[in-house]
Amino acid sequence: MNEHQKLFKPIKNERTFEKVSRRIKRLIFDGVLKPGDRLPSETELAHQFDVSRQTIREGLRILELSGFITIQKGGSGGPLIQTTILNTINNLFLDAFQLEKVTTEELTLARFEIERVVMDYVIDRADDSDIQRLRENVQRARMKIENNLVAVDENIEFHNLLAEASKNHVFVMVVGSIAAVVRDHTSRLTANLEGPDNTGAYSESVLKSKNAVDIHEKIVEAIEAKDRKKAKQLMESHLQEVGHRLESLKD
Amino acid sequence: MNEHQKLFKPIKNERTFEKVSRRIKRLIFDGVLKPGDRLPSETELAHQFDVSRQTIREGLRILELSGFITIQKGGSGGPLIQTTILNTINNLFLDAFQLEKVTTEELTLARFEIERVVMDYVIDRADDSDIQRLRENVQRARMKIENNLVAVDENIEFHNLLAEASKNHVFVMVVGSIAAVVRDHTSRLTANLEGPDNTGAYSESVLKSKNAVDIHEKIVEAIEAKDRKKAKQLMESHLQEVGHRLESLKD
DNA sequence: TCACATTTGTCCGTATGTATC
DNA sequence: AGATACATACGGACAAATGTG
Repeated sequence: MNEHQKLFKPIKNERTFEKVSRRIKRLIFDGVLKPGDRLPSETELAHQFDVSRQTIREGLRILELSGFITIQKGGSGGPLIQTTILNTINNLFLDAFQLEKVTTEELTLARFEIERVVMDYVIDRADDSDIQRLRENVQRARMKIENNLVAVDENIEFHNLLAEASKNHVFVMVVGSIAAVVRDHTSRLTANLEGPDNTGAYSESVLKSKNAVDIHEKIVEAIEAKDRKKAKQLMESHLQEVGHRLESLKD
Repeated sequence: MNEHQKLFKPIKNERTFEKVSRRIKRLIFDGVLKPGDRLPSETELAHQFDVSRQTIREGLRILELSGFITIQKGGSGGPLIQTTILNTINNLFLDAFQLEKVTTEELTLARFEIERVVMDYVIDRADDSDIQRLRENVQRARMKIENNLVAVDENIEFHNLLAEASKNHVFVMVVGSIAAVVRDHTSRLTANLEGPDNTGAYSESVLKSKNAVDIHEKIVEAIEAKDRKKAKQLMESHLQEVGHRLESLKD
Protein backbone atom coordinates (compact mmCIF):
# COMPACT_ATOMS: atom_id res chain seq x y z
CA MET A 1 0.00 0.00 0.00
CA ASN A 2 2.49 2.55 1.14
CA GLU A 3 4.53 1.44 -1.86
CA HIS A 4 1.86 2.80 -4.13
CA GLN A 5 1.85 6.18 -2.47
CA LYS A 6 5.52 6.51 -3.27
CA LEU A 7 4.72 6.56 -6.95
CA PHE A 8 3.75 9.92 -8.43
CA LYS A 9 5.33 11.84 -5.61
CA PRO A 10 7.45 14.70 -6.95
CA ILE A 11 6.28 16.52 -9.99
CA LYS A 12 6.87 20.18 -9.37
CA ASN A 13 9.03 20.68 -6.31
CA GLU A 14 12.11 21.13 -8.47
CA ARG A 15 13.92 24.30 -7.62
CA THR A 16 14.36 26.96 -10.25
CA PHE A 17 18.12 26.67 -10.55
CA GLU A 18 17.70 22.92 -11.01
CA LYS A 19 15.37 23.55 -13.91
CA VAL A 20 17.96 25.87 -15.40
CA SER A 21 20.74 23.31 -15.17
CA ARG A 22 18.49 20.57 -16.47
CA ARG A 23 17.44 22.58 -19.49
CA ILE A 24 21.02 23.38 -20.40
CA LYS A 25 22.11 19.81 -19.76
CA ARG A 26 19.39 18.63 -22.10
CA LEU A 27 20.72 20.85 -24.85
CA ILE A 28 24.16 19.33 -24.38
CA PHE A 29 22.80 15.78 -24.51
CA ASP A 30 20.83 16.58 -27.64
CA GLY A 31 23.93 17.93 -29.33
CA VAL A 32 22.56 21.43 -29.72
CA LEU A 33 25.38 22.65 -27.53
CA LYS A 34 28.67 21.06 -28.46
CA PRO A 35 32.06 20.99 -26.71
CA GLY A 36 33.85 24.27 -27.28
CA ASP A 37 30.64 26.27 -27.57
CA ARG A 38 30.20 29.17 -25.22
CA LEU A 39 27.02 29.85 -23.32
CA PRO A 40 25.69 33.40 -23.06
CA SER A 41 26.85 35.41 -20.05
CA GLU A 42 25.06 35.10 -16.74
CA THR A 43 23.21 38.35 -17.28
CA GLU A 44 22.12 37.28 -20.74
CA LEU A 45 20.99 33.87 -19.47
CA ALA A 46 19.07 35.58 -16.69
CA HIS A 47 17.20 37.56 -19.34
CA GLN A 48 16.50 34.57 -21.55
CA PHE A 49 15.30 32.32 -18.71
CA ASP A 50 13.62 35.30 -17.05
CA VAL A 51 15.10 34.55 -13.66
CA SER A 52 17.59 36.38 -11.49
CA ARG A 53 21.31 36.20 -12.00
CA GLN A 54 21.75 34.45 -8.67
CA THR A 55 19.53 31.61 -9.83
CA ILE A 56 21.49 31.29 -13.06
CA ARG A 57 24.71 31.20 -11.07
CA GLU A 58 23.54 28.30 -8.92
CA GLY A 59 22.43 26.44 -12.02
CA LEU A 60 25.79 26.98 -13.66
CA ARG A 61 27.47 25.88 -10.45
CA ILE A 62 25.78 22.50 -10.80
CA LEU A 63 26.86 22.14 -14.40
CA GLU A 64 30.38 23.20 -13.51
CA LEU A 65 30.68 20.69 -10.69
CA SER A 66 29.22 17.95 -12.87
CA GLY A 67 31.89 18.68 -15.44
CA PHE A 68 29.65 19.85 -18.26
CA ILE A 69 31.06 23.35 -18.35
CA THR A 70 33.99 25.38 -17.16
CA ILE A 71 33.75 29.06 -16.38
CA GLN A 72 36.23 31.76 -17.32
CA LYS A 73 36.29 35.27 -16.04
CA GLY A 74 36.96 38.44 -17.93
CA GLY A 75 36.30 39.71 -21.43
CA SER A 76 35.08 37.06 -23.89
CA GLY A 77 34.95 34.65 -21.00
CA GLY A 78 31.90 32.88 -19.66
CA PRO A 79 30.63 29.30 -19.48
CA LEU A 80 32.36 26.89 -21.87
CA ILE A 81 30.97 23.48 -22.84
CA GLN A 82 33.41 20.68 -22.03
CA THR A 83 34.09 17.49 -23.94
CA THR A 84 33.96 14.98 -21.11
CA ILE A 85 32.77 14.66 -17.55
CA LEU A 86 34.87 11.62 -16.70
CA ASN A 87 37.32 13.64 -14.61
CA THR A 88 34.47 14.72 -12.39
CA ILE A 89 33.56 11.14 -11.66
CA ASN A 90 37.12 10.43 -10.66
CA ASN A 91 37.05 13.28 -8.15
CA LEU A 92 33.83 11.99 -6.64
CA PHE A 93 35.34 8.53 -6.40
CA LEU A 94 38.20 10.05 -4.46
CA ASP A 95 35.77 11.61 -2.01
CA ALA A 96 33.81 8.40 -1.69
CA PHE A 97 36.93 6.35 -1.03
CA GLN A 98 37.95 8.70 1.71
CA LEU A 99 34.49 8.72 3.19
CA GLU A 100 34.06 4.96 3.09
CA LYS A 101 37.58 4.52 4.42
CA VAL A 102 38.61 2.18 1.63
CA THR A 103 41.85 0.41 2.46
CA THR A 104 44.83 0.08 0.18
CA GLU A 105 44.34 -3.68 0.17
CA GLU A 106 40.83 -3.39 -1.20
CA LEU A 107 41.98 -0.94 -3.82
CA THR A 108 44.88 -3.06 -4.96
CA LEU A 109 42.80 -6.21 -5.06
CA ALA A 110 39.99 -4.69 -7.10
CA ARG A 111 42.46 -3.09 -9.44
CA PHE A 112 44.23 -6.36 -9.93
CA GLU A 113 41.08 -8.27 -10.78
CA ILE A 114 39.55 -5.68 -13.04
CA GLU A 115 42.61 -4.74 -15.06
CA ARG A 116 43.35 -8.42 -15.49
CA VAL A 117 40.02 -8.81 -17.20
CA VAL A 118 40.54 -5.68 -19.23
CA MET A 119 43.82 -7.01 -20.55
CA ASP A 120 41.98 -9.95 -22.07
CA TYR A 121 40.00 -7.57 -24.22
CA VAL A 122 42.98 -5.40 -25.01
CA ILE A 123 44.73 -8.35 -26.60
CA ASP A 124 41.77 -8.97 -28.86
CA ARG A 125 40.85 -5.41 -29.70
CA ALA A 126 43.88 -3.15 -29.57
CA ASP A 127 44.65 -1.66 -32.97
CA ASP A 128 47.70 0.13 -34.30
CA SER A 129 46.72 3.53 -33.04
CA ASP A 130 46.20 2.16 -29.53
CA ILE A 131 49.66 0.63 -29.57
CA GLN A 132 51.13 3.83 -30.89
CA ARG A 133 49.54 5.82 -28.07
CA LEU A 134 50.93 3.34 -25.57
CA ARG A 135 54.38 3.64 -27.10
CA GLU A 136 54.23 7.43 -26.96
CA ASN A 137 53.23 7.22 -23.34
CA VAL A 138 56.21 5.03 -22.52
CA GLN A 139 58.46 7.43 -24.38
CA ARG A 140 57.17 10.46 -22.48
CA ALA A 141 57.71 8.59 -19.23
CA ARG A 142 61.30 7.78 -20.22
CA MET A 143 61.96 11.44 -20.99
CA LYS A 144 60.90 12.43 -17.50
CA ILE A 145 62.96 9.75 -15.84
CA GLU A 146 66.06 10.73 -17.79
CA ASN A 147 65.59 14.18 -16.29
CA ASN A 148 65.49 12.53 -12.87
CA LEU A 149 61.75 13.15 -12.49
CA VAL A 150 59.13 10.64 -11.35
CA ALA A 151 56.65 9.79 -14.10
CA VAL A 152 53.57 9.45 -11.92
CA ASP A 153 51.06 10.94 -14.36
CA GLU A 154 52.44 9.04 -17.33
CA ASN A 155 52.39 5.73 -15.52
CA ILE A 156 48.82 6.27 -14.40
CA GLU A 157 47.86 7.32 -17.90
CA PHE A 158 49.28 4.05 -19.22
CA HIS A 159 46.55 2.13 -17.47
CA ASN A 160 43.90 4.48 -18.77
CA LEU A 161 45.19 4.01 -22.29
CA LEU A 162 44.99 0.27 -21.81
CA ALA A 163 41.37 0.58 -20.78
CA GLU A 164 40.65 2.64 -23.88
CA ALA A 165 42.23 -0.05 -26.01
CA SER A 166 39.67 -2.51 -24.65
CA LYS A 167 37.07 -0.50 -26.59
CA ASN A 168 34.65 -0.52 -23.70
CA HIS A 169 33.63 2.79 -22.17
CA VAL A 170 32.63 1.13 -18.91
CA PHE A 171 36.10 -0.26 -18.44
CA VAL A 172 37.50 3.17 -19.23
CA MET A 173 35.42 4.75 -16.50
CA VAL A 174 36.09 2.10 -13.90
CA VAL A 175 39.80 1.85 -14.52
CA GLY A 176 40.05 5.63 -14.69
CA SER A 177 38.32 6.07 -11.35
CA ILE A 178 40.49 3.49 -9.66
CA ALA A 179 43.61 4.94 -11.24
CA ALA A 180 42.69 8.37 -9.89
CA VAL A 181 42.50 6.97 -6.39
CA VAL A 182 45.79 5.12 -6.82
CA ARG A 183 47.37 8.31 -8.05
CA ASP A 184 46.07 10.21 -5.04
CA HIS A 185 47.34 7.53 -2.66
CA THR A 186 50.74 7.47 -4.31
CA SER A 187 51.29 11.19 -4.33
CA ARG A 188 50.05 11.47 -0.77
CA LEU A 189 52.35 8.70 0.46
CA THR A 190 55.44 9.74 -1.47
CA ALA A 191 55.00 13.31 -0.27
CA ASN A 192 56.24 12.17 3.12
CA LEU A 193 59.53 11.17 1.54
CA GLU A 194 60.39 14.70 0.50
CA GLY A 195 62.09 15.50 3.74
CA PRO A 196 65.46 17.13 4.39
CA ASP A 197 67.22 14.08 3.09
CA ASN A 198 65.16 14.08 -0.05
CA THR A 199 67.81 13.31 -2.62
CA GLY A 200 68.13 9.69 -1.58
CA ALA A 201 64.40 9.06 -1.25
CA TYR A 202 63.71 10.98 -4.41
CA SER A 203 66.02 8.96 -6.55
CA GLU A 204 64.48 5.81 -5.11
CA SER A 205 61.07 6.98 -6.30
CA VAL A 206 62.52 7.63 -9.70
CA LEU A 207 63.98 4.15 -9.68
CA LYS A 208 60.60 2.61 -8.90
CA SER A 209 59.10 4.77 -11.60
CA LYS A 210 61.68 3.47 -14.03
CA ASN A 211 60.89 -0.11 -13.13
CA ALA A 212 57.23 0.53 -13.89
CA VAL A 213 58.05 2.03 -17.27
CA ASP A 214 60.25 -0.94 -18.13
CA ILE A 215 57.40 -3.33 -17.46
CA HIS A 216 54.99 -1.10 -19.32
CA GLU A 217 57.21 -1.36 -22.36
CA LYS A 218 57.29 -5.13 -22.14
CA ILE A 219 53.52 -5.17 -21.83
CA VAL A 220 53.17 -3.12 -24.98
CA GLU A 221 55.42 -5.55 -26.82
CA ALA A 222 53.38 -8.51 -25.61
CA ILE A 223 50.18 -6.81 -26.75
CA GLU A 224 51.63 -6.10 -30.15
CA ALA A 225 52.68 -9.75 -30.43
CA LYS A 226 49.21 -10.73 -29.23
CA ASP A 227 50.87 -12.89 -26.61
CA ARG A 228 47.94 -13.09 -24.25
CA LYS A 229 49.58 -15.24 -21.64
CA LYS A 230 52.68 -13.10 -21.36
CA ALA A 231 50.73 -9.84 -21.34
CA LYS A 232 48.44 -10.98 -18.56
CA GLN A 233 51.29 -12.41 -16.57
CA LEU A 234 53.31 -9.21 -16.85
CA MET A 235 50.28 -7.15 -15.95
CA GLU A 236 49.47 -9.26 -12.91
CA SER A 237 52.95 -9.20 -11.44
CA HIS A 238 53.20 -5.49 -12.21
CA LEU A 239 49.98 -4.70 -10.38
CA GLN A 240 51.00 -6.83 -7.44
CA GLU A 241 54.32 -5.05 -7.22
CA VAL A 242 52.66 -1.65 -7.32
CA GLY A 243 50.29 -2.84 -4.63
CA HIS A 244 53.13 -4.00 -2.44
CA ARG A 245 54.86 -0.69 -2.88
CA LEU A 246 51.72 1.16 -1.82
CA GLU A 247 51.48 -1.07 1.24
CA SER A 248 55.09 -0.52 2.21
CA LEU A 249 54.72 3.23 1.87
CA LYS A 250 51.93 3.26 4.41
CA ASP A 251 54.29 2.66 7.32
CA MET B 1 59.84 23.82 -21.24
CA ASN B 2 56.21 24.76 -21.24
CA GLU B 3 55.72 21.67 -19.09
CA HIS B 4 57.73 23.32 -16.37
CA GLN B 5 55.70 26.50 -16.46
CA LYS B 6 52.60 24.49 -15.76
CA LEU B 7 53.95 23.55 -12.35
CA PHE B 8 53.28 26.00 -9.52
CA LYS B 9 50.41 27.66 -11.30
CA PRO B 10 47.37 27.92 -9.03
CA ILE B 11 47.93 28.86 -5.44
CA LYS B 12 45.42 31.52 -4.59
CA ASN B 13 42.77 31.73 -7.29
CA GLU B 14 40.33 29.59 -5.36
CA ARG B 15 36.96 31.22 -5.19
CA THR B 16 35.45 32.06 -1.84
CA PHE B 17 32.54 29.66 -2.11
CA GLU B 18 35.00 26.89 -2.93
CA LYS B 19 36.89 27.66 0.25
CA VAL B 20 33.63 27.47 2.16
CA SER B 21 32.73 24.06 0.77
CA ARG B 22 36.24 22.78 1.25
CA ARG B 23 36.33 23.87 4.90
CA ILE B 24 33.04 22.15 5.63
CA LYS B 25 34.04 19.08 3.64
CA ARG B 26 37.19 18.84 5.70
CA LEU B 27 35.17 18.83 8.90
CA ILE B 28 33.13 15.95 7.54
CA PHE B 29 36.20 13.95 6.55
CA ASP B 30 37.75 14.55 9.95
CA GLY B 31 34.63 13.28 11.67
CA VAL B 32 33.88 16.54 13.43
CA LEU B 33 30.63 16.72 11.51
CA LYS B 34 28.85 13.39 11.36
CA PRO B 35 25.82 12.22 9.41
CA GLY B 36 22.72 13.50 11.14
CA ASP B 37 24.38 16.66 12.38
CA ARG B 38 22.90 19.94 11.28
CA LEU B 39 24.87 22.89 9.98
CA PRO B 40 23.92 26.41 11.03
CA SER B 41 21.53 28.27 8.76
CA GLU B 42 22.78 30.17 5.74
CA THR B 43 22.57 33.47 7.60
CA GLU B 44 24.48 32.08 10.55
CA LEU B 45 27.13 30.54 8.30
CA ALA B 46 27.45 33.84 6.50
CA HIS B 47 28.18 35.50 9.82
CA GLN B 48 30.66 32.86 10.96
CA PHE B 49 32.59 32.78 7.69
CA ASP B 50 32.12 36.54 7.33
CA VAL B 51 30.92 36.27 3.75
CA SER B 52 27.61 37.00 2.08
CA ARG B 53 24.70 34.60 1.98
CA GLN B 54 25.04 34.20 -1.78
CA THR B 55 28.57 32.90 -1.33
CA ILE B 56 27.43 30.49 1.37
CA ARG B 57 24.63 29.32 -0.88
CA GLU B 58 26.99 28.45 -3.71
CA GLY B 59 29.26 26.63 -1.29
CA LEU B 60 26.35 24.62 0.07
CA ARG B 61 25.23 23.94 -3.48
CA ILE B 62 28.55 22.22 -4.15
CA LEU B 63 28.30 20.13 -1.00
CA GLU B 64 24.72 19.21 -1.84
CA LEU B 65 25.56 18.11 -5.36
CA SER B 66 28.64 16.24 -4.19
CA GLY B 67 26.44 14.25 -1.85
CA PHE B 68 27.74 15.49 1.48
CA ILE B 69 24.64 17.32 2.66
CA THR B 70 20.96 17.61 1.99
CA ILE B 71 19.03 20.82 2.49
CA GLN B 72 15.64 21.11 4.11
CA LYS B 73 13.34 24.07 3.83
CA GLY B 74 11.13 25.52 6.51
CA GLY B 75 11.44 26.01 10.24
CA SER B 76 14.22 24.14 12.01
CA GLY B 77 15.39 23.05 8.59
CA GLY B 78 18.72 23.88 7.04
CA PRO B 79 21.74 21.96 5.83
CA LEU B 80 21.86 18.39 7.12
CA ILE B 81 24.98 16.25 7.00
CA GLN B 82 23.94 13.22 5.04
CA THR B 83 26.26 11.25 2.81
CA THR B 84 24.43 10.49 -0.39
CA ILE B 85 27.69 10.48 -2.30
CA LEU B 86 27.14 7.02 -3.75
CA ASN B 87 23.88 8.17 -5.29
CA THR B 88 25.70 11.17 -6.69
CA ILE B 89 28.27 8.93 -8.32
CA ASN B 90 25.55 6.79 -9.81
CA ASN B 91 23.84 9.85 -11.24
CA LEU B 92 27.07 11.08 -12.78
CA PHE B 93 27.64 7.63 -14.23
CA LEU B 94 24.25 7.92 -15.86
CA ASP B 95 25.18 11.29 -17.32
CA ALA B 96 28.50 9.98 -18.52
CA PHE B 97 26.84 7.02 -20.19
CA GLN B 98 24.51 9.30 -22.08
CA LEU B 99 27.26 11.72 -22.98
CA GLU B 100 29.79 9.09 -24.05
CA LYS B 101 27.08 7.18 -25.87
CA VAL B 102 27.78 3.89 -24.12
CA THR B 103 25.99 1.01 -25.79
CA THR B 104 24.00 -1.69 -24.09
CA GLU B 105 26.51 -4.25 -25.35
CA GLU B 106 29.36 -2.53 -23.58
CA LEU B 107 27.35 -2.27 -20.41
CA THR B 108 26.31 -5.92 -20.44
CA LEU B 109 29.80 -7.11 -21.23
CA ALA B 110 31.48 -5.12 -18.48
CA ARG B 111 28.83 -6.14 -16.01
CA PHE B 112 29.30 -9.78 -16.94
CA GLU B 113 33.04 -9.71 -16.47
CA ILE B 114 33.09 -7.72 -13.26
CA GLU B 115 30.30 -9.50 -11.43
CA ARG B 116 31.83 -12.79 -12.45
CA VAL B 117 34.98 -11.81 -10.61
CA VAL B 118 33.01 -10.50 -7.66
CA MET B 119 31.25 -13.83 -7.30
CA ASP B 120 34.60 -15.52 -6.74
CA TYR B 121 35.11 -13.40 -3.66
CA VAL B 122 31.54 -13.77 -2.49
CA ILE B 123 31.98 -17.52 -2.28
CA ASP B 124 35.01 -17.11 -0.08
CA ARG B 125 33.85 -14.26 2.10
CA ALA B 126 30.08 -14.26 2.43
CA ASP B 127 29.01 -14.82 6.04
CA ASP B 128 25.67 -15.74 7.55
CA SER B 129 24.37 -12.19 7.71
CA ASP B 130 25.17 -11.67 4.04
CA ILE B 131 23.23 -14.77 3.11
CA GLN B 132 20.36 -13.70 5.31
CA ARG B 133 20.20 -10.31 3.61
CA LEU B 134 20.18 -12.04 0.24
CA ARG B 135 17.38 -14.33 1.36
CA GLU B 136 15.34 -11.40 2.60
CA ASN B 137 15.84 -9.68 -0.70
CA VAL B 138 14.57 -12.70 -2.59
CA GLN B 139 11.59 -12.87 -0.27
CA ARG B 140 10.69 -9.21 -0.79
CA ALA B 141 10.93 -9.72 -4.53
CA ARG B 142 8.59 -12.73 -4.33
CA MET B 143 6.06 -10.68 -2.39
CA LYS B 144 5.94 -8.09 -5.12
CA ILE B 145 5.61 -10.65 -7.88
CA GLU B 146 2.76 -12.39 -6.09
CA ASN B 147 0.98 -9.05 -6.18
CA ASN B 148 1.62 -8.96 -9.92
CA LEU B 149 4.28 -6.25 -9.61
CA VAL B 150 7.69 -6.18 -11.25
CA ALA B 151 10.51 -6.38 -8.73
CA VAL B 152 12.98 -4.09 -10.49
CA ASP B 153 14.44 -2.44 -7.41
CA GLU B 154 14.76 -5.69 -5.51
CA ASN B 155 16.46 -7.45 -8.39
CA ILE B 156 18.92 -4.63 -8.80
CA GLU B 157 19.52 -4.57 -5.07
CA PHE B 158 20.38 -8.27 -5.19
CA HIS B 159 23.49 -7.52 -7.19
CA ASN B 160 24.46 -4.73 -4.82
CA LEU B 161 24.09 -7.10 -1.87
CA LEU B 162 26.33 -9.58 -3.65
CA ALA B 163 28.97 -6.91 -4.07
CA GLU B 164 28.75 -6.09 -0.37
CA ALA B 165 29.23 -9.75 0.45
CA SER B 166 32.55 -9.62 -1.39
CA LYS B 167 33.76 -7.33 1.42
CA ASN B 168 35.41 -4.95 -0.98
CA HIS B 169 34.18 -1.36 -1.09
CA VAL B 170 35.56 -0.85 -4.58
CA PHE B 171 33.45 -3.68 -5.92
CA VAL B 172 30.46 -2.23 -4.11
CA MET B 173 30.90 1.12 -5.81
CA VAL B 174 31.59 -0.27 -9.25
CA VAL B 175 28.78 -2.79 -9.21
CA GLY B 176 26.46 -0.19 -7.73
CA SER B 177 27.22 2.32 -10.46
CA ILE B 178 26.73 -0.22 -13.20
CA ALA B 179 23.54 -1.48 -11.59
CA ALA B 180 22.19 2.06 -11.50
CA VAL B 181 22.71 2.38 -15.23
CA VAL B 182 21.13 -1.01 -15.86
CA ARG B 183 18.18 0.03 -13.75
CA ASP B 184 17.80 3.23 -15.73
CA HIS B 185 18.00 1.40 -19.03
CA THR B 186 15.46 -1.18 -17.90
CA SER B 187 12.90 1.25 -16.60
CA ARG B 188 13.32 3.44 -19.65
CA LEU B 189 12.89 0.56 -22.05
CA THR B 190 10.01 -1.13 -20.27
CA ALA B 191 8.22 2.21 -20.03
CA ASN B 192 7.52 1.91 -23.74
CA LEU B 193 5.56 -1.24 -23.05
CA GLU B 194 3.01 0.53 -20.89
CA GLY B 195 0.78 1.36 -23.76
CA PRO B 196 -2.98 0.90 -24.14
CA ASP B 197 -2.53 -2.85 -24.28
CA ASN B 198 -0.44 -2.85 -21.16
CA THR B 199 -1.91 -5.83 -19.34
CA GLY B 200 -0.29 -8.36 -21.62
CA ALA B 201 3.10 -6.69 -21.79
CA TYR B 202 2.97 -5.98 -18.10
CA SER B 203 2.49 -9.57 -17.09
CA GLU B 204 5.33 -10.53 -19.39
CA SER B 205 7.60 -8.14 -17.48
CA VAL B 206 6.44 -9.72 -14.25
CA LEU B 207 7.24 -13.12 -15.71
CA LYS B 208 10.76 -12.06 -16.59
CA SER B 209 11.08 -10.58 -13.15
CA LYS B 210 10.00 -13.89 -11.64
CA ASN B 211 12.58 -15.75 -13.70
CA ALA B 212 15.28 -13.48 -12.33
CA VAL B 213 14.16 -14.06 -8.76
CA ASP B 214 14.16 -17.81 -9.29
CA ILE B 215 17.75 -17.72 -10.46
CA HIS B 216 18.67 -15.37 -7.62
CA GLU B 217 17.37 -17.93 -5.17
CA LYS B 218 19.42 -20.69 -6.75
CA ILE B 219 22.47 -18.47 -6.61
CA VAL B 220 21.95 -17.89 -2.89
CA GLU B 221 21.73 -21.62 -2.34
CA ALA B 222 24.92 -22.21 -4.29
CA ILE B 223 26.69 -19.54 -2.25
CA GLU B 224 25.51 -21.08 1.00
CA ALA B 225 26.74 -24.48 -0.18
CA LYS B 226 29.99 -22.78 -1.23
CA ASP B 227 29.56 -24.39 -4.63
CA ARG B 228 31.77 -22.02 -6.55
CA LYS B 229 31.36 -23.62 -9.93
CA LYS B 230 27.59 -23.67 -9.78
CA ALA B 231 27.32 -20.15 -8.41
CA LYS B 232 29.51 -18.69 -11.12
CA GLN B 233 27.76 -20.65 -13.81
CA LEU B 234 24.33 -19.51 -12.64
CA MET B 235 25.54 -15.95 -12.38
CA GLU B 236 27.02 -15.96 -15.85
CA SER B 237 23.98 -17.36 -17.59
CA HIS B 238 21.77 -15.03 -15.57
CA LEU B 239 23.73 -11.95 -16.60
CA GLN B 240 23.74 -13.05 -20.21
CA GLU B 241 20.01 -13.53 -20.15
CA VAL B 242 19.45 -10.11 -18.63
CA GLY B 243 21.75 -8.67 -21.28
CA HIS B 244 19.81 -10.34 -24.06
CA ARG B 245 16.59 -9.02 -22.65
CA LEU B 246 17.98 -5.49 -22.60
CA GLU B 247 19.08 -5.92 -26.20
CA SER B 248 15.71 -7.20 -27.32
CA LEU B 249 13.92 -4.32 -25.62
CA LYS B 250 15.89 -1.78 -27.61
CA ASP B 251 13.98 -2.51 -30.80
C1' DT C 1 51.94 49.78 -23.20
C1' DC C 2 47.60 51.27 -21.76
C1' DA C 3 42.86 52.08 -21.49
C1' DC C 4 38.38 49.85 -22.16
C1' DA C 5 34.61 46.69 -22.34
C1' DT C 6 32.99 42.33 -20.87
C1' DT C 7 32.18 38.87 -17.54
C1' DT C 8 32.52 36.61 -13.26
C1' DG C 9 32.82 37.17 -8.13
C1' DT C 10 30.91 39.13 -4.13
C1' DC C 11 27.99 41.96 -1.34
C1' DC C 12 23.59 44.13 0.51
C1' DG C 13 18.64 44.56 1.06
C1' DT C 14 14.14 42.67 0.41
C1' DA C 15 10.24 39.69 -0.50
C1' DT C 16 8.02 35.14 -0.65
C1' DG C 17 7.04 30.35 0.08
C1' DT C 18 7.25 26.59 3.21
C1' DA C 19 7.89 23.52 6.99
C1' DT C 20 7.90 23.26 12.07
C1' DC C 21 6.34 24.20 16.64
C1' DA D 1 -4.30 28.36 13.52
C1' DG D 2 -0.68 31.56 14.11
C1' DA D 3 4.10 32.67 14.87
C1' DT D 4 8.69 31.48 13.80
C1' DA D 5 12.72 30.01 11.20
C1' DC D 6 14.53 28.80 7.18
C1' DA D 7 15.55 28.31 2.13
C1' DT D 8 14.41 30.32 -2.24
C1' DA D 9 14.42 34.03 -5.36
C1' DC D 10 14.70 38.86 -6.91
C1' DG D 11 17.15 43.46 -7.97
C1' DG D 12 20.81 46.54 -7.69
C1' DA D 13 25.56 47.52 -6.92
C1' DC D 14 30.63 47.38 -6.92
C1' DA D 15 35.15 44.90 -7.22
C1' DA D 16 38.30 41.91 -9.62
C1' DA D 17 39.94 39.56 -13.52
C1' DT D 18 40.76 39.05 -18.41
C1' DG D 19 40.87 39.54 -23.20
C1' DT D 20 40.78 43.25 -26.97
C1' DG D 21 41.95 47.19 -29.51
